[in-house]
Amino acid sequence: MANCMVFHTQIASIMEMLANAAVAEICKLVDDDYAVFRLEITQSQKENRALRRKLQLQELKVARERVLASRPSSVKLVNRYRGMARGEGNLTGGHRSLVKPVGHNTWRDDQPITVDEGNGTSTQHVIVIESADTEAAGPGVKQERSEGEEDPRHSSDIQTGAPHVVTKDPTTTPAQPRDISRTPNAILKSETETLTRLGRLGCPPTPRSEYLLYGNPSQRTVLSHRDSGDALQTGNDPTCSYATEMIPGDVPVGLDTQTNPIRGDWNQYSSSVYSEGFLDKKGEGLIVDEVTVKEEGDAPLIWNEDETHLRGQSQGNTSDFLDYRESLEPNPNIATHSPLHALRDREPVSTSMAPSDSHGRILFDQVLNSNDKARVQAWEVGATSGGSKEKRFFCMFCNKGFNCPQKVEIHQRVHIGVKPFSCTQCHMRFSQAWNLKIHQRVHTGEKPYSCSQCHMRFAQTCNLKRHQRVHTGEKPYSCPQCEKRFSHQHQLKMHLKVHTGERAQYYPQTSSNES
DNA sequence: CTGGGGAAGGGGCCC
DNA sequence: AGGGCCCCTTCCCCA
Repeated sequence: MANCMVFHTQIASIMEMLANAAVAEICKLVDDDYAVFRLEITQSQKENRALRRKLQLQELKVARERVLASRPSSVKLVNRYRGMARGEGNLTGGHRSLVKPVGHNTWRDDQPITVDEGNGTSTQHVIVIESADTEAAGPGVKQERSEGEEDPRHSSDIQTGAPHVVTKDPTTTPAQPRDISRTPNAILKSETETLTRLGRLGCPPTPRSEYLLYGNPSQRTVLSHRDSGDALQTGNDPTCSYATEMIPGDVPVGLDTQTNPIRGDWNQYSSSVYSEGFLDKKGEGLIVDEVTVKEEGDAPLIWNEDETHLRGQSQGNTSDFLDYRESLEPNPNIATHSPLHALRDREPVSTSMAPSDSHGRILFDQVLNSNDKARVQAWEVGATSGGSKEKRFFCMFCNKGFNCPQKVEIHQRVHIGVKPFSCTQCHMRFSQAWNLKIHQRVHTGEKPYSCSQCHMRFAQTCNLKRHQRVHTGEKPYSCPQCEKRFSHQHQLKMHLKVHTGERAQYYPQTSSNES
């Protein structure tokens, strides 16, 4: 009997153990399944989130495209219009203005227009922004300001995507914290870093130069001189327009400067100097001799010639400015300067648009007259040696050499965008008098160059020369891939696309093909 | 695609 | 020294 009891007890314990084991097994299975289930749920949720995000992006994209479609197709960055026109600015008005000649409806519909007839009675100023950032900001990027309203920080704020508070009255605008003297290196390093990103400046910052390049270079549309010019000339009106005053290279570089409301346009003017145009020159740096940069209320800053030579070779501590990557963030409070900037500080002169070519001339004179002619002299290298053809004078912007300072002056119009010579018939403007003279043949019909073998006449000698290949059969442009020859360089360029299968590739072809 | 003209930009040379 | 002119390059447009 006792044995039976023990047996039962053992059986019971065994059963209990088995039951426990079974429960444990079941729990384990449930746990495992639950874990798998949870994992699946989590993954599904993640996928849902990703899809939702994707959907939102798509919607955003569609919305943006709608906005773009509803807007004029080529809203231009305001920088684009900071060419000559900025010179018309009323210095005391503190506004920038673009000039549209009366009776010349040559602006495209989408062009930002500000009418300033040169009498200082500008009525409105249009700022049009185009950038990925601003587009992302949604519609309403076109902003108009009436006279006196323009906040000089406006463009920079917009460009940087930073929230902008419109200050109605520039005179009541709180003073900007611009203690330059405390952070010149930071400024410069920002600038240099940006330039370096652009791949056009292979040298570290100069300690005291103060122009600032900001914005996202990747968003910039780099146009060649020709590009911009053409773009501006393909407006509704095929005739000439003030659009040609735009600085060729002055495109979306994002250069901008801190503007004192009192000074208005000059900063924009100076910004144009440091535009893609000059930066694009073979990676050459710029040379700036000593320029006193005077900020109102601030201690004067000096551009020291010894410290501001920027050349193609790295001259300084690269890591030094790389440390300031963070400072690349656009800082609207940073005052920026350029030689021109400095000049305007020294000699603020009204540059209201005059019916003649005066405004460009005035501007340019402002740039080069005061001390700049002397400055050009200052760049003279080896002044006492060498013949007259030796290039002893160098462009302050691209370091290109010339044999006399006047050539430097003329050349620098390329960078500055000054076109002092205007056509009386169509208001086209030119940087060189001869170009104007050639242009005016369009109006006069003068074609002084006639072909000796046919009746054709030409306004430009080079066109005659090119035409004469028709008679001579000369085809100086040969395809390197198929021996085909062309009389027109453009023909070769187009032909090369046949080989590459590309439609838009550009193959620069120089006259080296000419034999 | 090819051929060709119109026109502007800009550097160099000469007087 | 400065202006006028030449020349080259480039882009655009059209047939």
